[in-house]
Amino acid sequence: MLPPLPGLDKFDLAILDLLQRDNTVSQREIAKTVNLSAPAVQRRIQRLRESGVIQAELAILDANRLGRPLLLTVSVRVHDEHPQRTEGMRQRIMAEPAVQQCYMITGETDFLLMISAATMLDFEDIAQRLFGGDDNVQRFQTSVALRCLKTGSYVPLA
Amino acid sequence: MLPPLPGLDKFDLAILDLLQRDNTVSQREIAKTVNLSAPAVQRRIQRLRESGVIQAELAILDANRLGRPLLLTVSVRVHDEHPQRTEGMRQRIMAEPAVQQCYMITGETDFLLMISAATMLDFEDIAQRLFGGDDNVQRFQTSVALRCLKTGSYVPLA
DNA sequence: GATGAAATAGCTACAGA
DNA sequence: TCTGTAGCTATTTCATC
Repeated sequence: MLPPLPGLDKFDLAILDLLQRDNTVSQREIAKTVNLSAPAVQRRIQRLRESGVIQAELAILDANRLGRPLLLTVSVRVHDEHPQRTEGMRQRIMAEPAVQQCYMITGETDFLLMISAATMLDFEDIAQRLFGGDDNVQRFQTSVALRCLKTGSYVPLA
Repeated sequence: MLPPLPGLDKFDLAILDLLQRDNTVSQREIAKTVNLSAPAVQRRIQRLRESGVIQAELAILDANRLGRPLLLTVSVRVHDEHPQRTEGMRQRIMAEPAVQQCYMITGETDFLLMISAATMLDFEDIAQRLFGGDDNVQRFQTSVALRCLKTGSYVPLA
């Protein structure tokens, strides 16, 4: 049913599923859970890091508690979505720390961004920096995230 | 300029900024970087965990390498967005592992979802489970994420 | 918050399958 | 090539100041 996963066996998947939920668990505990020795787990984790299957290991913070209670979604429509014409905007997006996520998408709009902001004034500043002087931007529509029902980037591995 | 952050000083912010980039750095290294002793760092991290400022500590995986190369954005418009009428959908969304993110938003549509899928057939299955028999769903519009320029949930702390 | 001791985790070397 | 055992190193953790 699923495409084959080159080089990953059930042990790797079990380890990954644990780590993407909580990476503070010790290698010994992982070892007990997946029925391997601690060094075996350690070698597999190292391999998964080097091969890039594990992209990052980090802490998720509560923006509300850090003075950034606003989360906004911005849909951007450009005149010309060719790489050369969007290069500048892509670079500004990459360089802007308040942009948490950005996807190029199909459909009505070309870019979808999730932006963290302290206030609406703060947001207008950010939007101005990102899209202000760019004549390739046709329009952008902002929505406020009233509530976050789910967050993260969990990948189902079952 | 920024609202005050109750109970968080510059040391906490420095520690948090390190951890939200990479939580594999040792407390000793953090201590050296922020000019504290390792136990001081340890106590602060523990406090930040208990207070919920640190929401999670986990590994981010590459979905492409795990048989889930598709990421889709779904905008859902409901007839009635009152809690009682959306309760069922919210529960199905929470229970569906393929839904990575879900926000209730203002504007044209009411819900915005990011969904991870192995194939488009897989996605149709998921969408059917989420919205299939729900007569409160007016319409939902799916876009394919052609490219992910930025991911994560980094919170600017400067 | 710092210091130092005890407990724990992570890592390496080696032998066997 | 992979695993497991053993032992070492480094880190985390806790008590005390």
